[in-house]
Amino acid sequence: MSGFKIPGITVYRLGLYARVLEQFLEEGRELISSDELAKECGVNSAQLRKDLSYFGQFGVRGIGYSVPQLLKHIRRILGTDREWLMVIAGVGHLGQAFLNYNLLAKRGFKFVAAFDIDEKKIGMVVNDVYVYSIEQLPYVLREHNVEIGVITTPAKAAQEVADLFIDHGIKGILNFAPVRIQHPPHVVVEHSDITILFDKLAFYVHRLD
Amino acid sequence: MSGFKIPGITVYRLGLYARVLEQFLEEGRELISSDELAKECGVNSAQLRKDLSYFGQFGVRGIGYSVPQLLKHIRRILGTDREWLMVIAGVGHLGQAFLNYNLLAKRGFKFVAAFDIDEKKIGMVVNDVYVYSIEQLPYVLREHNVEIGVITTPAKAAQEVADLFIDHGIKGILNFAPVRIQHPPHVVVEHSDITILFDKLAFYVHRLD
DNA sequence: TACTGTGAAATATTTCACAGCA
DNA sequence: TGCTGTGAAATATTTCACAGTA
Repeated sequence: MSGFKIPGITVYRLGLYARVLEQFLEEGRELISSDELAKECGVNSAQLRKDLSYFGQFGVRGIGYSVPQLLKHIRRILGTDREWLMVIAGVGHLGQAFLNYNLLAKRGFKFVAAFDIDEKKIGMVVNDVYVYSIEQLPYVLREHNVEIGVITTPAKAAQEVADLFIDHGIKGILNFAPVRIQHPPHVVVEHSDITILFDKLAFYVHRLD
Repeated sequence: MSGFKIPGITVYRLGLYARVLEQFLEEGRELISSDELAKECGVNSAQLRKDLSYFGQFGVRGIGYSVPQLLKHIRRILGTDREWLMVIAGVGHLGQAFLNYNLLAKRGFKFVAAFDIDEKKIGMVVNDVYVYSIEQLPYVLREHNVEIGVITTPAKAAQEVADLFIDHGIKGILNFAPVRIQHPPHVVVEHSDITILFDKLAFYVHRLD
C-alpha cells in the first residue's frame, strides 16, 4: 500500500492533520470523525479519508478515529515518531527565529549546531546551540548523526552551503534562501521562498475589487 | 482571459518566475526562452507558457521573451508593480525576522507598524518600524492605507488578531501561526505553517533508504 | 444509525505535439 | 530555423456516492 507514489500534497496534509490532532489530544479528546477533523483542517472529508487510505485503515466504521492512535499512525508514516538531528547555516534573523522556535524541538526536530561566516556571530550561543565557523562543518557533522540541514543564508551562499551539506552526508535540505538548489537525486530538497507568499497574497487581494 | 479561475499553483509559480527573472535582469540579460527560464525554476517549459497564457501573450515566436518586459507583465498580473502597506502582529523572533527582511521592502512590501502585547516590546523600533500595543491597532490602521496584515503570534492569539485585522479593514492576511484562521469571504488568508515543511522533509528522507 | 474505506466519476493540472510566426 | 501559444491527450487529484460494518 505504501510502495505507491504518494502525492506531495497528501504528505503536506498529513502534517496538517497531525498538527490539528495534537491540539485535540491536548484537549483530552478521545474520538474524532473524518468530517470534524477535515473541517478543522479546511479540507473535504473524503479527501482526508483518501489520504489516509494510501497508508492503511486507521478508523472504525460507524465510530470514527481514536485521536491518540491516529496521531501515532500519522507520525509513524511521516517519520516524526523519532528525533531528527539538524544543523542550520546562516544565523541571521530568520536563522535565529528557527533556533528559538521551540515548537520544532517539541516535535523532535533538534538543532545540534549552527554555522555562519560572520566573525561576530561565531562563538555565539543561540537557545543552547553553538555557532561555528562554516569551516568546522565537516568536523561537526562527523561527530553527530545529522540528517537534515537548514539553509537560511543569503541567496548567493545557498548553493555552496548545500554542496557542503551534501558532501558531508546530509540527506535532506530545507532551503529558505530565495534560489533553487541543484542536488543529486539521493538528497531531498524542500524549497520555501517566503517572499512568494507575499506575491500570492498580493495577487488575490488585488483581484478582490 | 483573466476573468477565468486561475489555479493557485499557477499564481505561486508566477512569483517564482518573477524572482528568477529579477536575477537575470540584474545580470543584464535581455532575452530568455521558456525552456531556459523553466529549467531555472524547476518546471516544464510548456507549463510556464501555459501559466502565462492565462493572462495574455508576452513572447515572440521564434525568439523568446524580453526579460524586463516579461517581468513587468508578471508584476502587473500579481499586483506587485506597486507598494503594499502592511502591519505585523507578534514581534517574536519570526516577526523580527520579517521586519528585518529587506528583500520584502525591495519588492514593495512595507511594514508601517508592528504590534505586540508584551510591555517589554512595546516602544521598540525594529528596522525603523515602531512596535505598538495591540490596543492601538484601530488608531494606527485609521492613519494608513494598510491592506495586508501578517500574523506571527503564538497559535492562541492568532484568531483574535485576525478578527481585529478584519474589523479594521485589512484585506489580506498572511498567517504564520500554526492554526487555521476563520474569516469572511471578502478577506484573503494565506496560511504558512513552517513546522509542516519539516514534517514533509522528514517523510521523504525517511523513505530514501 | 453513523461512521469509514474506496471504486468510479468528475474535475483539475500537466504535458505533448504541432500550427503559426519572426 | 527556433521559438511561442495552445488545443488535445495524458495524468493526477478531488469528490461523489455507496457498500460495509461497529
